Parts: sequence; structure tokens; C-alpha cells
Amino acid sequence: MPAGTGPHVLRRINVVTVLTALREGGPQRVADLVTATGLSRPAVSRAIDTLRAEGWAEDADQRSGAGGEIRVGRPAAVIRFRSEAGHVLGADVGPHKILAMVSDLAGNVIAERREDTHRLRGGEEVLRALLRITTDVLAEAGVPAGDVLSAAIGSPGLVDTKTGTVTLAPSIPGWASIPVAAELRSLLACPLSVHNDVNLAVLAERWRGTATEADDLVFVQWGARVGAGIMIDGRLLRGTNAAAGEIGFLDLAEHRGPDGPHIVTRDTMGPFERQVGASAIIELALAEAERQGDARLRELMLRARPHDDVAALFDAASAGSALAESIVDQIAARFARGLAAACLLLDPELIVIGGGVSRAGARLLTVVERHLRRRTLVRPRLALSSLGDTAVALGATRSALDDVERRHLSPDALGASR
Amino acid sequence: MPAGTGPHVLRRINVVTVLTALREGGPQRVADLVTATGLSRPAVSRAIDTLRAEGWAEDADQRSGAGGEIRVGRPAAVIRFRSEAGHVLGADVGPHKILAMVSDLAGNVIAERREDTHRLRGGEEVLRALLRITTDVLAEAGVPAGDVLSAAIGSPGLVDTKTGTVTLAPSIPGWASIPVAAELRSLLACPLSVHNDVNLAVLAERWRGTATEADDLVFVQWGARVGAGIMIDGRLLRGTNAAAGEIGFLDLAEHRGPDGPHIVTRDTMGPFERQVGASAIIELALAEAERQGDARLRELMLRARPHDDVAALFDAASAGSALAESIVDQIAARFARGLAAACLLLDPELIVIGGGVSRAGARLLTVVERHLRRRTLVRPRLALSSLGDTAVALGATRSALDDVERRHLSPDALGASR
DNA sequence: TTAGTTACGAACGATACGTTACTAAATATC
DNA sequence: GATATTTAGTAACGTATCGTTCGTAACTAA
Repeated sequence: MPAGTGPHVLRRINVVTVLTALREGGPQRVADLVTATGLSRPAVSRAIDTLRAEGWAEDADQRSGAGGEIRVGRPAAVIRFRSEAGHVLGADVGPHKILAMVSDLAGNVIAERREDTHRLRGGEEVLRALLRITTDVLAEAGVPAGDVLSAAIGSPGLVDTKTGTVTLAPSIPGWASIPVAAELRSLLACPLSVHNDVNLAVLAERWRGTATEADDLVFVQWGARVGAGIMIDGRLLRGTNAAAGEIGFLDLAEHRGPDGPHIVTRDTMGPFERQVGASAIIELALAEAERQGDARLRELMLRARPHDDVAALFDAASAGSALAESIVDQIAARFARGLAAACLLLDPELIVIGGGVSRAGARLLTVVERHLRRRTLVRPRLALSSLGDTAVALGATRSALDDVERRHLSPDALGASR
Repeated sequence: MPAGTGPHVLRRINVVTVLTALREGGPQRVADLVTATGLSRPAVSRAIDTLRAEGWAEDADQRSGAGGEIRVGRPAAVIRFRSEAGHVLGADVGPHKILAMVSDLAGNVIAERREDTHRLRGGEEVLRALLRITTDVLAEAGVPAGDVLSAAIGSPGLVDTKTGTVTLAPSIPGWASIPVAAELRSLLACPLSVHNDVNLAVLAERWRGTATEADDLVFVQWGARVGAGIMIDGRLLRGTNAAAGEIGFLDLAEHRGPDGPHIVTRDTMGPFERQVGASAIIELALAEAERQGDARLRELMLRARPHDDVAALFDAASAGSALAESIVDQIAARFARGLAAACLLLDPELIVIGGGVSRAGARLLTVVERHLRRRTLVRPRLALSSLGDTAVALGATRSALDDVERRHLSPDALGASR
């Protein structure tokens, strides 16, 4: 087996070129692939032979192709990427639910399973639930475990991507330090990676969300806690210690404890989260309602408090409560200060806001934008996440697909056997 | 000329492989290149022939090679990258000086010229000085203008990289909106780009400074104004509007004007700069000296004020003045808050501090680090810039070299003629 | 049934690589 | 001065790839 660079390398390059064109252009004729790749027809033909032999391509049904035009002459065979040649697993282990999905290589979700985690006690139970759901979703999809080419898991907290364990996850008691990757390897023989949930969400936003085409992108998770996923040049920014995007720990207001400034630690919530997180919003609204003697808003907020359900406040603002509106304005102003830091440092094209608070809707966006404008030199677009609570699982799927592309559909891998 | 992928592409790839090995490994024998590239000897020979014909390589003097061992048998011919095959120009148009340098393709600085800009009045004069210095430094290097393959200019302020004009440069009166690139094109027929000075400094730090090997890197310019250059994965983060790293506009203390929060604009200094910039340091020291009745420090600061020369304060602190020391501590605490924002968002491996204030030395670094520690989740290394005021020009050189590598020394370009 | 159109595949020449073997060159050692 | 040693260069051969060209297959329409 020659190690150097010979004609076979050329072959691989061209095979991948054809495969890429096939995957991006959908089912198409040989002639289409010829123009798409710039290769000659025999070269494309040979490449297709290879792809067929390795199971990546096959002839599609004649009529399914992009025909429809003048049907004269010998009908062209339509070649199709066999997206069912392999599958990936993407899962989201969150504070409220576990969501796992199986997708094919084109990213079509074949099956998904979801389970509330409220009554689960301890990380061991969460892990067992994850294993069970994984088995179930694979069965539902009809995919044997051996056909899974890659898997990715999203989890809140800090994640050691190398070992595949969660280092710290305050929102899921007992979840940290469980060897998730190792445990799942008993089910799946494929490569498996664990990632921070917000980082996966930003992948999903760019893949299937509001952010298609944006290369410089910040996704802000705004819920009980606040975190950001950052994408630069279409690549995820993880940071040296996998701790990039920890916007929740920004200290914008010079909080002071009894002895000097507040010390930031991982075990507690950060200063910024305490200012704009869901519970901070409720508490502010409650305090203001009491101060202003607004019994109705006070009642609403008391009812919302157990679940930190901020929707009630935004509904009140929409319904015309001037007090609620002013509270929303205050919150937006605080939030904008944190966003401004990200804008000044990163100058992103787009900021997508997700998480529980973002469900307040476009109204909140407008107010935040107004405050942001006076704090930054540039004006990035703002948008709400459109993916809901599937963002993390979708991002995990995308991450697994990326892994498959690197390992199976790249020049280094393809045709290496022959 | 076939557009597709054929054996000739293979050829180019291998020629570039050999060239890269030659450039990275220094002058070496053919046998060394064979092991370095994994190609066969005939293939390497052919590639060298091509490189020789195109002027990129030649035989070196026998003894200059990495010999020194047993000198038995036919002495090996040593092949050398002809770093003199082309040159690049890097220039820094700063508030105090213009510095231009000519380097060969290996990055060796052949000649440099520097000129104070204090007595220059208006952007037109600065431009004329730049053109003159450019001509001079080329003459001194003995490089005809036609041999310059690429040029890059660094300027403070905001730069439109596409058109090559400076949009805003408060520190050089009249400099903005002068079409620098267009004017220089009358001297140089090569591609020419204009960049923000701090962005170039971060390139230089990674190339020749303290930051070699660090892929995630922040360079903070701490002088009269404050800005940052950000490198992620070894690539410069410019931002969608070329406005990334504007750390000087961070508003950490909730400054309030008469009607609401301060509005950030490009024409003025940013909130963070006003807190920790050189003049803020002097003013703080002066106020404290008066408040505490320290006549000596007051005198020192009054003398330092015209040029915002902060060295005097740090000297006093080193000399044992408790008051000066406490002022340094206050400044470091403020500065650490801004750094913390960058750390939380980016999680860099290393932060390099440059600019006038950084000349205070390692002492300042230690204090900043102490304050930073309690504000971040991770602890990046801190370092002082070792490049002094040549950083921007060196970075411009590096940027021009990158351009040459892309345009002349890549598979797309090399051997395209034959 | 025939003509026209389109797609596919085989044959050919050009070019590249790797392997192998041989020659040429330059120096040290005897 | 002859020999051994080490390296570079070159030529021949086999293999593999590409692009070009041309013949054949398949299908529609008259």
C-alpha cells in the first residue's frame, strides 16, 4: 500500500467530488453531475461505479428524478445518494426532558422519542432512561445498532469533550461525573461525543433554524440560566477549556459582596444570570407590583413563581399593563447590556435568542433591539429561535453527521479499502 | 486547458507538497525531501525541476546545508527555497509614527524606515509621507517595485477592508476617508490590503511574539485607547462589519448621562477606554494624590499628564509608594473586568497585553491576573507583548505573506502556467 | 417502421506516480 | 592513484487516472 501521493489519491478526490455534488444536488442524472463537477462523463461514471459498489449511491426510480421536461430520447438514469446507507443518533439530556432522535445521512429524522425527567431521581436514573430511550428509538426507526455511524449527546453544564463525561451540571442533580460516553458504548459501537447543549443549539440554528447562511452567529439561551453558543466562520467556538460563551457569568453591574467584588465560581449562578434569568424576572416583577400596589400583577407573578413562568408577565404587557411593560423594558435593558458585550467583541452577523424567555415573542425582541442599539457600534440582526425545544437534539444530530462526513465521506476515508 | 481534475492536478499538489516541505524544513537534500513528503525520489526530482524553472528553488552552497556529519561519499546537493524570489511590504500608519518594512518570502526583514508623524498636518501629509517612506524603504532594500508581490497596511480606527479605505480614525486627524489603497497602487502594482492595526498586532504576536503556538489568542492594546485583536483556531476574527474586538466600548459600570444610559458612538472614546485608558490612569492618580495630600505624586502626575506617560506612576509604585500601589491596584481591577468579559465569551488560551500601558512591566500583569482570577471560570495565561512598537508593521508583513502563500504558493496557483 | 435524440460504455492516447536498476559525480580512505 | 562510499539523476516498466472520441443502446415521435 503506497503511502505517498499517486493517481489513487486523484481517484478519491474525484469520487468525493461526485458524492458531494450528489448529496447537495439531490437525485440527478449523470449529465447533471458532469456539469456540476466539471469532470468528464467517463470519470463521473467510474466514480459512480465506486460509490455504487460501496453502497453510497444507487439508481433512483426514473420518474422521481428532476425530469418533467421534454421526454425525448433515451431516458436518463437518475442517480441517488443512499441516505439510508447509515444513520446517526442525536440526543438531548436536559433538565426537563430527554429527547433522542435517529436520522439518516441526509438529516431526515426517522424516529424520535421524548421523556420527561421530572420524576427521575439522580443521575443513575437519568442514565438508565437515556439508555432505554436510545434502544426504543432505534427500534422504532428499525435501525440496528450496528448501522449507527455516529452519535452525539447534548447536556447542560460543562462537558469534557475528550472523555465524554459531564464535569458539572447543576440543573440535573447527580448527572455530573457519570461516564455517559462509556455507558452508551455498550449499546453503540460507533464514535460518540458529548457536547454542551448550547453549543449544539447553535449548530442546529444554522442548519435548520433562523440562521441559515449566517457564518458569524451567536445563539443565546435565555431561560432559568443564560448561556451562549458562538459560531465563527461557520465553525463552533469551543474555547481552550470548552468554556466559551459563558455569558451568564458576565459581571456588568459591579456586584459587591461584603469583602470586595463577587467571586465567580462554576457552582453558582453567574452575575448576569441573576440579573436577567427567569427567576430574576419574576422577582423584579413581584417587587415592582408590590411597590406600585398592583394587586393583579402581584397575583399573577405569585402564581408564576413556582415554575418561573415568565409568559404571564409578557402577556400582561401585551394586554396593556403599563407596569408590566415597564418591567419588560427594564429586563430588556439589562439583557441588552450583556448582548452588547458579545457584539462589541465578536461583531456577529446575527444573534438568535432561544430558551424559555424567548417564547415571549417578537415584542421582547423589539425592546431588546432598541436598547442594544445605543450600546454597540454595529447593529446585528436579532431573531428568535424557531426550533423550540428540539434545537439541542437537532444540533446533536448535525454534530454526528459532521463526524460521519469527516470519517466516511471525505477523501481520506473514501475508497481507502481498494 | 482542461478545467476538470486530471493528473496535472496531482502534479500541482505534489509540487506544492515539496515546496512546503522545503520552506518549512529549510535548505535540505533531495533524500530529506523524499522522507519529508512521502513521495518517491523521481517524483521529488521532477517537482524540484519545476520549482527551479519557476524560480522558487535553487541549489544552495554545499556547506551551508545541515551537514556536519560523516563526510564520506558524494556530497549531497542541497536545495534551497529562494526566499528572495519575491518581497512583501508591511507598513504601520499610527498616531505617532509611520513604520514600513520590506521582507523576503521567508519573512526576513530586509529594510525598514520609520518617521515621526507629530509635525505632519492633515491626512494628505500623512499619505505623502507614507508614499515617500515606501519608496525609500524599497530603494534601501534594493527591491524594484515590481518584485513586491503583496502589501499590507495597518491603521488605527475602523477600516473597510474591501475598498482599502479607513472609515474612521480619530487618533490621526484627517486620515479617515483617504483612499490609501488606491494611492499606493500607483507605486505598487501588487494586491494591497488595509487592516485594523490591532488585528495585525495579533498576527504578529503569534508569528514572532509571545504567542507562538497559541491558537486561541487575544491581544489587548492598552494605551491611550483600548482595543483587542482576536484569533480563533489560528484565524483572525474580523467580524461581519470588521468591528470585532472593540473592547474599549464595553460599558461595565452602567454609566448614565442626564437622559438614560450613555450612548455608544464611534466618534468618541468608549466607556471602558475612559475607565482604564492612559489619561484615565493619570487623572485617577492625580485625584487620589490630591485627596491624600501626596504632593510628590501629584507633582509627578502633573508632569506626566501632557503625554499621558503612565510609566511614572508604575515607577512610583515599584519604588514603594503605597498610594501609587493602591492606584495601580484600582486600575488593574477595572481592567480585569473588561478582560473577564473576553475570557468568559472566548475562553482563550493566552492573552497578550501590548500598548503603552503594558510597558509598566510584569508587575502590572501580576496584579491584573489576581483580579481576573475571581471573575472568570478559567484561567488563561497572561503575557506582555515582546514586539514593542513594531508589532503592527510585522503583522502587516505576516498578512502580506499569507496573501502571497494563497496566491502564489498554493495548488491552485503553482504550475498553472504549464 | 424509420428517423431523431439522448445516454451509456468501450477504446485510445496522454500524463502522472512508484519501483527498480543503472549511471554519474564527488569525496574519503587506503 | 585506485577503491570504496554515498548521493543524485535518468531511464524503463507497470499501474492508474483522466479526457476525448466514437460506436452502440434505448426511447420518442412521425
